[in-house]
Amino acid sequence: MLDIGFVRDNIELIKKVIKNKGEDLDISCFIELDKQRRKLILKRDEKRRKRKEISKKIGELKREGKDTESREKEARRLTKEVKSYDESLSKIEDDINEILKRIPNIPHQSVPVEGDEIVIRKWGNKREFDFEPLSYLDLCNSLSILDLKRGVKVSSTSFPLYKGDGAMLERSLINFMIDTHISRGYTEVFTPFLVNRESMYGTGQLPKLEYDMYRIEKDDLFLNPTAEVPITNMHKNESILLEKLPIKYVGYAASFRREAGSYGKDTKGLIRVHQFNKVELVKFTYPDNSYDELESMLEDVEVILQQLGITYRIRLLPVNDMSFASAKTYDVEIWAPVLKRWLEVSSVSNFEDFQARRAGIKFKGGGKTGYVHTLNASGVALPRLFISLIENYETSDGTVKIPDKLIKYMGKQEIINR
RNA sequence: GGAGGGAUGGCCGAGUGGAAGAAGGCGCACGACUCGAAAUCGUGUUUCCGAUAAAAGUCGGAACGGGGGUUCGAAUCCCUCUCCCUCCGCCA
Repeated sequence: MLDIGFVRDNIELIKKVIKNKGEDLDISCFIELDKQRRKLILKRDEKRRKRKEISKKIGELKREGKDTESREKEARRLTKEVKSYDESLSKIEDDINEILKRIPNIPHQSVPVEGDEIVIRKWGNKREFDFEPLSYLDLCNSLSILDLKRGVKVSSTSFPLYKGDGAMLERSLINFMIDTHISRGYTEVFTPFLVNRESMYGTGQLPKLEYDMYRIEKDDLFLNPTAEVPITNMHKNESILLEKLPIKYVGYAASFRREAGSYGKDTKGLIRVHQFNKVELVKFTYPDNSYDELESMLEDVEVILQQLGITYRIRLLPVNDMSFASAKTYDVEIWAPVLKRWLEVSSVSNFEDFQARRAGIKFKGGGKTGYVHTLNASGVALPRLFISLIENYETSDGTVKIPDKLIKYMGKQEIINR
């Protein structure tokens, strides 16, 4: 959410951002609503001031045993007036809030508007094969490390089931990534997977994306679409002491997405699934250095891929590709040499104070208070990493070599074979 | 699921209809004392909204878990929701 005063002073800029981010929102009535709101507050507060004065007097007179009837009558009238102002006011404030919570975040000035491909960095080489490689799905089938059919049987389509060395590889990757991030200064957290409505609102998934989430209707809880939600909301409605910043968390969570409306695209295999594992990084920072923290967070993600020897590139997303709450986002994409595709495994974003204002996450200290900046990144999402890893490490005899860094996590196993 | 108790400032904790943004303590900040520190003494120490101002600030309003009600007036009375604690039940 943006500050109401900022919206008041930057209405044209905001209209432009709404258009560039492709949101469907009309804010033309905001200025008038805001004017009315402030006018009403002024009037109401004046009535309240008068009533307060009279009430105080009544108290004094009563103690002296004097008659207060005429004053009580006056105060009754004022109370009625205050009430009627309050009613109009809360109506207007509801309207204003409906608008405010649907206004997307303002992009950072370094973010380009139009969709040219802006690759800011590449690492590694695209693997070339001197044999006919198998697709990751064929290879996983022949090695019996994925059992997607049985995943469908126990749940439904696009709920993957890993088996044997596949399950262990998944678990090894999670542990490897968490350990690596811990060694780089992150504190591990393991959060609930189900989150409440307020949390979903706090990080900005609601109200826009309600239909994309799994929801437990009976308890009005949502299955987290990303660990960003539970981790960022850990500090919901808190004031964090300045000297504790930055706070850096790493956490694993299974993530759930209905992917409504994306049927027909990547429906096969692991590229787009309803449940997937993800290791998430979240930072709470002092506003002045959040962009430095964004860069270092990007490096934290890169280190994972470098250690696994996975070729990647980094794109700076233009405004029209950015999410609702983000001010600046890098996408990290890894190369899948058999699919011959770049696969997104992480979005590294600075939300500035947009989420913090929604969730009430403040800092205080040194005589100052304000909203913290929140950042997050996947470090990284598992299914696509799994794909790329299988394809990058498959051998001509139909086995998969385990990357050096993972061997200790695989019980010293160096190869996956039949 | 049933019965009872509770939620007050950074923390502890008083306060059951009027002069209370809230006693007292702790903590913290500044000052005095000191060579310096501790101890002691003094002063200060919440946030939000609106108006005004270039700004510091000044003025007004609001806030005692959330929402609603009673009343001229609510931390205090009533209703409701959430959360925490104790006991019983159920279950891993």
